Amino acid sequence: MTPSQPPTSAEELRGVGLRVTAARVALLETVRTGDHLGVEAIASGVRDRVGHVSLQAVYEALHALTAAGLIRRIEPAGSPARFEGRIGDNHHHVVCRSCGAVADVDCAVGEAPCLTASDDHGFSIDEAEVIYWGLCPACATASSS
Amino acid sequence: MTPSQPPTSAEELRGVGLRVTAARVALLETVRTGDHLGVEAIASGVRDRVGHVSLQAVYEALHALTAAGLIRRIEPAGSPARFEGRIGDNHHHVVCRSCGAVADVDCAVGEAPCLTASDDHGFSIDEAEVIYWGLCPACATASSS
DNA sequence: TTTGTTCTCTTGAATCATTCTGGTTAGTGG
DNA sequence: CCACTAACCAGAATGATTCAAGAGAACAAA
Repeated sequence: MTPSQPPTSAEELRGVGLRVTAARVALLETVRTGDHLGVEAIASGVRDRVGHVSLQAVYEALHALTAAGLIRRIEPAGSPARFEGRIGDNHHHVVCRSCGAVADVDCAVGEAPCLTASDDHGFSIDEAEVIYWGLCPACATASSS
Repeated sequence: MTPSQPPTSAEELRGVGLRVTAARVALLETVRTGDHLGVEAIASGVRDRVGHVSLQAVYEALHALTAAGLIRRIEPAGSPARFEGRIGDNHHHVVCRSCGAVADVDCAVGEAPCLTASDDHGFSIDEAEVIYWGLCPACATASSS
């Protein structure tokens, strides 16, 4: 064995206490390969890898992997949920008002919460989520014509 | 007349090109009096003031007033939409992970966008939305028992 | 390897927030 | 006061997500 290798998807799943199934391995790899995919796109990616998987299984696996911290769920206002594999660096997102495209924005601080509220109203805050709203290059060009 | 008085709700509606109806006046006042109310709560508040109003009329009026900039819509991940009457100061929100309670957090800058993305990916950004996630005092007490 | 427990997947239906449709009512400018 | 059109109504439809219950599969212990 090669102990210095990065863990396989299967090992990561086992590491967080989840059973290793073909569907979950495929889902984890689909999310990591893809770019802020929605549930349908993830289901389709999983099916490309392992054949038939029900949409409900995808939802359940997404919940499980999100709860385990292997993937992250983002949900810009007005959009269905999207998932990403980049975790642990507390980065943020830019979202296009027109087409919903999402891109990553590095966080200067790198760990949550990266901002401090001026008045926390007694809340114990553990994360500051930032969404930059605007127009992606394509939509900006289209709308200024 | 008293020109220095602040405009009435009716005048504000007319000012943005909307017809003045009892329902819309009541809705505007309900949203401003309330604290990040949801659609059902707003409908209920409007009905307390003017009798029967259909839920569809409430949705339509909320859209109209939001588009006109008289109220603001916020939609934390996993929650139905909420509306607030405080506008024009680009403030942010703290949201309780457990019960969904929302409180306002002043923005140090005061005008959008108050943050600058480290890499905007070519997007033309006009707003930086910040949501602080944590536990409200009540839920923090309940969970640490 | 066999077995048993429990987690995962399946099909199917249900729920919730929101939007759409088509027709009626009522502000508003002329 | 009239006409025009925004605003309203009831009802149905949509889309994302969740719930339910039974069948199947992973894993640990024997």
